[in-house]
Amino acid sequence: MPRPPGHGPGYEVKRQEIIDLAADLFARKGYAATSITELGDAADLAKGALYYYIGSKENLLVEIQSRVLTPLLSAARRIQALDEHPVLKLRLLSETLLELILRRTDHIWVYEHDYRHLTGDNLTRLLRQRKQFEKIVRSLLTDAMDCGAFRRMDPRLTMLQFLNLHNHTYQWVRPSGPWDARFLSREYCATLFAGFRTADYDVSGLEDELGAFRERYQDWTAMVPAAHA
Amino acid sequence: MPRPPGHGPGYEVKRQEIIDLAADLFARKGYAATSITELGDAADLAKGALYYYIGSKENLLVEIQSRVLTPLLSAARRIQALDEHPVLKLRLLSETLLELILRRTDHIWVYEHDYRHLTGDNLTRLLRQRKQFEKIVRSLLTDAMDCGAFRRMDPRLTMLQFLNLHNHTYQWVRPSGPWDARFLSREYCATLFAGFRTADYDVSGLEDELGAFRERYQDWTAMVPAAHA
Amino acid sequence: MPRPPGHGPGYEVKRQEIIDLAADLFARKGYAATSITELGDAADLAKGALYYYIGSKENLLVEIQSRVLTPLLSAARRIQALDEHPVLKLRLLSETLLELILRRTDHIWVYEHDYRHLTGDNLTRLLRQRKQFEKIVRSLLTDAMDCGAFRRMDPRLTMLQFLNLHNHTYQWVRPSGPWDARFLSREYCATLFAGFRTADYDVSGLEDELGAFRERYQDWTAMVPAAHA
Amino acid sequence: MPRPPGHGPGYEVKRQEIIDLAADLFARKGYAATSITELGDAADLAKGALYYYIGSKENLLVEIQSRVLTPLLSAARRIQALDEHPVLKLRLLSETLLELILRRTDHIWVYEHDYRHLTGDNLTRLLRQRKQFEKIVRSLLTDAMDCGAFRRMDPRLTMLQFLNLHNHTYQWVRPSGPWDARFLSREYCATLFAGFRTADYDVSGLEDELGAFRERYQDWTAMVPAAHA
DNA sequence: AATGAATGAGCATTCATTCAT
DNA sequence: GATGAATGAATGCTCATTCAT
Repeated sequence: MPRPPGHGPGYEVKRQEIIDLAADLFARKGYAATSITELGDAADLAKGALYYYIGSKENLLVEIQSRVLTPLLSAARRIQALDEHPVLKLRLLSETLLELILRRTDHIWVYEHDYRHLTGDNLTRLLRQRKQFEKIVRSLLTDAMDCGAFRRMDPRLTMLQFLNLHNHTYQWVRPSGPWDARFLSREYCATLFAGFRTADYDVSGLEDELGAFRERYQDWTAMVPAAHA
Repeated sequence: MPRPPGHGPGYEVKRQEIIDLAADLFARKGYAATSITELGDAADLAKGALYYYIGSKENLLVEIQSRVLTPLLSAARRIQALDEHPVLKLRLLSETLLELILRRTDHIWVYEHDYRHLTGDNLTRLLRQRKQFEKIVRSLLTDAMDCGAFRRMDPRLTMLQFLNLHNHTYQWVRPSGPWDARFLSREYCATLFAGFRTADYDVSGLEDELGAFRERYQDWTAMVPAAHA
Repeated sequence: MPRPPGHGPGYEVKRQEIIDLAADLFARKGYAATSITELGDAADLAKGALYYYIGSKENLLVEIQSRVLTPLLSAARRIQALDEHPVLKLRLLSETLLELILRRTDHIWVYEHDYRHLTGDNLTRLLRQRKQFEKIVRSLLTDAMDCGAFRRMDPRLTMLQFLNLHNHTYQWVRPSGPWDARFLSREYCATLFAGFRTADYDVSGLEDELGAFRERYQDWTAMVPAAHA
Repeated sequence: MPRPPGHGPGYEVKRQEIIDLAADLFARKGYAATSITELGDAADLAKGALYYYIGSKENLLVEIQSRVLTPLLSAARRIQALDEHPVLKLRLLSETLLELILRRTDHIWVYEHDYRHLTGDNLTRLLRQRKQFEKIVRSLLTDAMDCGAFRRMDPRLTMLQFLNLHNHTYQWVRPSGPWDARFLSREYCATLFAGFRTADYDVSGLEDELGAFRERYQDWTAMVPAAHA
């Protein structure tokens, strides 16, 4: 979404590269402690040229947040719209979320830490989108309660447990580590769903159902890759 | 641990008050984005006087980290040393951890976000202490596996699940909110232990055992209150 | 009017000296084209120390405008309150205005040129005060019409002629030049009042009346010298 | 006076349009506070293209000053060369000057405020031309004194009064306001000439003489319209 | 004729810290 | 114990200008 009019063909490409660099720096040093000069050094670009691409420092933060929330929200909506069992949908959402966390750990780091440096409308919009995502998670969990799979629990606390377990992963995960998104999702969901389920609901078939689902919808991915990624 | 020598009786008291203010500011705005001037305003102290108490900005960060890790580590060690069932000990640790998170949410916020601004020995020491805490959690979990209560799982991943679920709580919890540490601990442990347990192990008696434990050791608390708190 | 609390005894003195320097620089180069670095050089003060005194660049502009308008408005009000003939009052106001223009030519230069760089409330307040001054001039002129000394003319245009002739003086006047405020006022008023008077009103006695007034109120000055001047 | 060689037919037209835009911007925001980027936005031209037309920012200032001084000087010379009564010539010059001020208020604003940002020869040339104009005004005034119409007064101060009254008009005048150049000139000259005249000289016939002059030289205008206007 | 991209110096302002008093 | 005053480097950002295409 380029702002100033009249940019050449390479503009957007370079712009995205700069945002990549910014995400890496912000993740490692924190948004407030990263200077535009450092970013210029990393991009090998004088400050003037840098600003030609970025507009402002906060703008970079907006873009990074957007790179997290846009695919996350659209994936959540696609999953919610599926005609599948709620618990399977939660399993799909879990894996999608972990994919994002593993693939874009630096972005998640910024997303979790530095959203408070957004101001005005940028902050308002972000908080609204976060709430929307949480609402979808909560509705999937209440669906699972309504169909008898999960116990009656406080929907908000159940959602928070789900998100606590997933979101905090960014703090220690390494993409080069031993565990991938599929594995972590299976483990996390095994834990959560064992705790959430009713005595009547048998969770042991879930992974098979997931396999069958993948069979049916080959190459299904919840997350639509962003243009630049 | 006051550094400069030769201080009067009120020195340490005022020093701790300043750290309180710093924790609040750092939690709300981030360490890097909080200026010493702001802290001076909050403390109603000129900058010269402020430095008389704090030594340096990083020093404040060290103190805040220490206020989290010192009671946490000592509590974890006291729990580990108890002659009780490993699962009960995990339940006690969970509640202790959540007590700290709820009572000192601002400190936890700084602890989770800004430890990366520590430098040199301060950082090394912090990371060492964090590892020690994680090691204790891991050993309690392997104890629970060894005694047949929990399934054989990767000890590190099990610990990370335990900590993910607990630690991320600082992001949304409000001390004035509807849930206290005891309630959250019961819920979290219900979820985790249902997922971790073997088919043979019955988790339903845990809360009663906890009650009995508290009966035996009246007024037992894992966490030794810090001098200033 | 010092803003931040807790300043030493020399603070205000130095502050006023810096505003003096700023007025000189702004007058010679223009507000927008004068950099804070230049001011720091002139004041022999590092930028940090400079800001300790000035708060912001715009603040300097506010102070300079205030140094013009505060004495001007109070002088105009004191003159308006006199129980004298309106034409004599105009003659007194003329001389007072020219005294200010001659004594503080640099301030007037900034006042005339750079008020547009004020923003928000600062601008609003300035424009309000300017209007108040103009209103006093206009009322003195209509008083002179009402008592038959001046022809019936458009009050606003008459005021604008009065102010055009006086205010533009800053553009060419030199304090070291051949003419002082008293002389210029006599000349300007001779021109204006000859043009404004009715056939019946004889303007030739005015300077004698002024002498008599000065005899009566010895050491009378319309302008109360500012504390720092 | 286009500088770079080899330009197409539309070059000069567009160049003049850009100077128009610049005059408007400089008048409203001040020369130093107006950026070339803003001008580019206003002209809907990228910066490269802009520089193709303008050469440099200072060049624009030169052109604007020239647009004021060139017609003003030539008008003053044409008036001076007329075989008419000096007071009538002053009346003609007054109206011409006010016509320029009213028609090109933005240019006058820049002319009065920002000439000091000219450097080197540009500044020298401007000051020389200003002096030339002032000399013509002064000589018309001494002519009026020599023929007995005006009292003997300091020629320079008389000229400065004449110019003060006229020039300061730019500060408040609106082309859409109630007064046109002819009216303002009549009022200003009524004021000035009543103050300047000898007891023997009757100023009341001046406007009739002006009418007769206009009758004789139909469509006479002192100001030759600039090519682009 | 016109553009998009780049530069490097400069801008106003804030920073953590020091220190004589 | 505490202050007011000072520093100098760094902050995010804008500037007039250039130039290959």
